[in-house]
Amino acid sequence: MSHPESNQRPSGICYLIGRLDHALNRRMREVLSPLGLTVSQYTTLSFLETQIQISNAQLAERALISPQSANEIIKQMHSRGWVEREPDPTHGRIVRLSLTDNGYALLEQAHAAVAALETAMLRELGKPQREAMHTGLRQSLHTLGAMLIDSGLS
Amino acid sequence: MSHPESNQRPSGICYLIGRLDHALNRRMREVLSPLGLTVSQYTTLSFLETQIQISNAQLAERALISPQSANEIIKQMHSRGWVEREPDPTHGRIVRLSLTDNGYALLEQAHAAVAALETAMLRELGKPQREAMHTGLRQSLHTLGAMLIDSGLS
DNA sequence: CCGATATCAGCCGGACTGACATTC
DNA sequence: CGAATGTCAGTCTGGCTGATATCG
Repeated sequence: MSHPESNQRPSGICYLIGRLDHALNRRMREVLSPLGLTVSQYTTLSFLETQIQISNAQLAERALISPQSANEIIKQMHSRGWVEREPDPTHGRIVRLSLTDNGYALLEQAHAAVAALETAMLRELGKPQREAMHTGLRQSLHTLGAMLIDSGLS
Repeated sequence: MSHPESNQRPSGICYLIGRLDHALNRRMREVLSPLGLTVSQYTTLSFLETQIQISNAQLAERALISPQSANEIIKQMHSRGWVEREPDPTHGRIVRLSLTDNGYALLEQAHAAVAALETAMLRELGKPQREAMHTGLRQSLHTLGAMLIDSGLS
């Protein structure tokens, strides 16, 4: 065993990400539920904020979920008046998604709540450390996304 | 808006962790399922590897899940012969958990598979960046764990 | 009686696959 | 026809709460 760590044992980053996400999800549920939001709804709203006029199929593909799952979440949020669904003018089947004014307002509140949680979570870390973490997370997500496509997402 | 970021918007770390965990879970399912392991089983086995002779109640508390959920996973893995359940000699109710030889062997294989995945995921990052990320994740998890206790885990 | 433990039972959110109609 | 899209239906995993029995 000349280098057992690189050959046998994970250094623990995968494990840590899973555990941190688990703990973080609990806290996010706590701060989002007073707003009537679930974590997956918040995630989807955040997605719609940046990807404007997206279709359900595109949403599903980019969020790495099935179209049916995406549709389920969109249905909920449409019935609550947070998401607007407009038929594409050039294609009768496609439905373009966007946030309503209520949706934007709610998302602003949610961002504030999550920002407070994030500040508390990162309280012990200095600015360079936060930036290093941010970079590492983004890069890992990017690499993993490319791997998923390689392995036949179709 | 003198400092909109710190007051309104999350910097995106919470969001990134959620998205990365989602993508990572998919890949872990892919590499663990050939071994007959689910992600939650792998997580629990990893836990039992370090916390020796733990009880189900202790496992649940430290893994931040309910005793019933922990018991469910342990039942599965006991029936597969990966986990041993021995009554505590000094207390008739408590059941001490440990890995069987088969459990250890399986976990070694799983560690190897996850280590390969981790290496691929971190391929673009230099060693100092990986270490910074590791440190940041551990520190965040620690801070968040303390917050959960504060907010009344009881 | 009470606190901690284990465990049976039922539940639910959020993902999945399959089937199908519609549009171009 | 065939590819892409949306959507109804059924299902499963993995967590949850409630209720109950047992031990000390």
